[in-house]
Amino acid sequence: MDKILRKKNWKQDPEAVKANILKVAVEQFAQHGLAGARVDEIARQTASSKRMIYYYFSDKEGLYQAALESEYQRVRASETELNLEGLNPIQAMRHITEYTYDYHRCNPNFVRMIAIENIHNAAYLKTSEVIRDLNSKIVKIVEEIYNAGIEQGLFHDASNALQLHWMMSALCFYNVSNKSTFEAGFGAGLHSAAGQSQLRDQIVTTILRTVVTDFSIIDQP
Amino acid sequence: MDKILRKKNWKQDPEAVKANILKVAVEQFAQHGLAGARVDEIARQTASSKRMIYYYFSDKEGLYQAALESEYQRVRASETELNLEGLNPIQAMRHITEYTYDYHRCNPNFVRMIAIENIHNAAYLKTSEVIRDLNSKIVKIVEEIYNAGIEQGLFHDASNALQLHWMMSALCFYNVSNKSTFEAGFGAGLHSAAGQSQLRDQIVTTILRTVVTDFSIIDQP
DNA sequence: TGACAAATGTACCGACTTGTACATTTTGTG
DNA sequence: CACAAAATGTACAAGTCGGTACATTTGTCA
Repeated sequence: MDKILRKKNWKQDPEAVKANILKVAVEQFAQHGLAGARVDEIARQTASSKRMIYYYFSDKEGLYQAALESEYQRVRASETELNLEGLNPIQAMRHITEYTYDYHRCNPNFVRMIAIENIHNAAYLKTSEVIRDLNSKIVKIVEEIYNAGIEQGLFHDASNALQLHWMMSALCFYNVSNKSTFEAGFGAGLHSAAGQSQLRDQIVTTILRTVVTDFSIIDQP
Repeated sequence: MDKILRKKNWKQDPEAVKANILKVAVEQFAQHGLAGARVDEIARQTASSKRMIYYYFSDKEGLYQAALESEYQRVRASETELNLEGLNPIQAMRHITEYTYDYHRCNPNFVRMIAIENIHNAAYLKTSEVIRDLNSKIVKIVEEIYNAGIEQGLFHDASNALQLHWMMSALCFYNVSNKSTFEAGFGAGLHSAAGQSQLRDQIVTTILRTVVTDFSIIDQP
């Protein structure tokens, strides 16, 4: 309706059009994959038209790549919420783990886009430059926490920041990415509210146990 | 060529034909997903024809479902290799973790099929009965090891078999499923031979640390 | 205000893809 | 050996989907 009214005397707003297209595209690609998503359907859900998709994004692959990158931008944007001021290394490690868990859980489309991108062997991520520094930034945060913990004698140095980040990602990612098949195989218990709250604690504990020297400290908030 | 020679005076061998189709189908679906895979291409790589695909599997979705189930059958088949005789609970837990790690790593198509199935919200797995008892079987093995460990005072009872299995799967699955994007973001270090061997140990250690009462025991083979 | 560029609407095409109709061969069985 | 059922070969049809040609409108700036 909004669309129809605008057919005559419409205002130009390229940025809004692009943003609108991307939002719909992310949803559709996340839901159906690159091959499964339909350009016509994306266009239909858009406030503009298929014509504009090709105008701004060249082709389906261009749109997919842009959608993928836009999801990464969202991570970067929300990253400012992560406030580690005044936390000791153990508290900080707990906090960043919980943050990672929550972000994955609250952004299933981000998880799905990455899962889909892995099916394509990261072909589109490889050619993207936005990703690298975002990732290195996250690892750097973990690294600072980890090093501080070692200096203070709270952590031992048997691990490293990349491995820690890997493990956080693995647990938090899998929790969302494989929810459906896991439920199909083992019931919904682990993904109920109670199960998830327990799992969240379990993940934090797992990470802390990997680094900490004194295990008795872990159970404190 | 083989195919052409067989056009006259061919022998019927339904089971071999089905098996051959499924093998190709798994490869193609794992590589390109349900929507991305092409029936014509699957037929081409087959020793038989597109006609036979529809003859035995009704339609593309039927073929996909059959391919998915056939990959689960492979897990069941290879499961007999898992020999836990004469191992104490700690050794057994280590062994089943290593087995899980190795199986995922050596069967990327299995991992990919599950990742793809998750994109479809496990729609095809839900209607499949073969899966349930296979899964419950694996959890049962973990449960037996875990209970034995508790009885012998080696494990504490703060966790449970399903959570343990979940964590094993999460780490072993993610290692394979997200290899591409992780490499794209962080370099190939973790997936080099050295990195993987270290990661394998790390995963075993992580699992053991979640169950064991005496951490000093972990480092023994 | 006029002219050019940017942005958008509309209709359509050609290629690709799933699925089928029809014919033919093989195999098991009385 | 006849005959029906199972298995396979061949060609093609109907629909879908990505992409484009062409026309039109809006914005900008000299």
